[in-house]
Amino acid sequence: MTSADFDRWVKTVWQVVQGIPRGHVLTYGEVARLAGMSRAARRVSQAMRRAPRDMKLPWHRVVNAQGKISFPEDSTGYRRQKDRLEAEGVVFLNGKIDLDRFGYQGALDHLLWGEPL
DNA sequence: GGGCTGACCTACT
DNA sequence: CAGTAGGCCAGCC
Repeated sequence: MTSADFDRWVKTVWQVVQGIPRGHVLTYGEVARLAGMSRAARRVSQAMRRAPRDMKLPWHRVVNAQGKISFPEDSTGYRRQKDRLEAEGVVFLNGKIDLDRFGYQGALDHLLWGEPL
């Protein structure tokens, strides 16, 4: 993968993140896969750091595979991300988001199965 | 080029 | 459920 390829991939990542609906989340690994690089979870964070401010990328809708925020709990980044998610209706239980409920795919499954809360 | 660092992940104890 | 081990790979000395 050349750096030009990577730059292109970064833009794809931005598009994927832009496409996450309000009140739902994707994991870094899922974003990487949807953008076309299944093993590039760690690179997703780099891509988001590069995003221009005026782009208003909903970066807070990306969490790790455990449904947790990947910032230290005492950091301002952690609080900012959690506040924004909760403002969208995402619920934290013991610091964890239930991905079956709020994950993009999980949300679709819920609609199809009509599972109760 | 070599070594280290991550807003990570999976598999396995 | 918690913890560990190994893999991953762009960026920055």
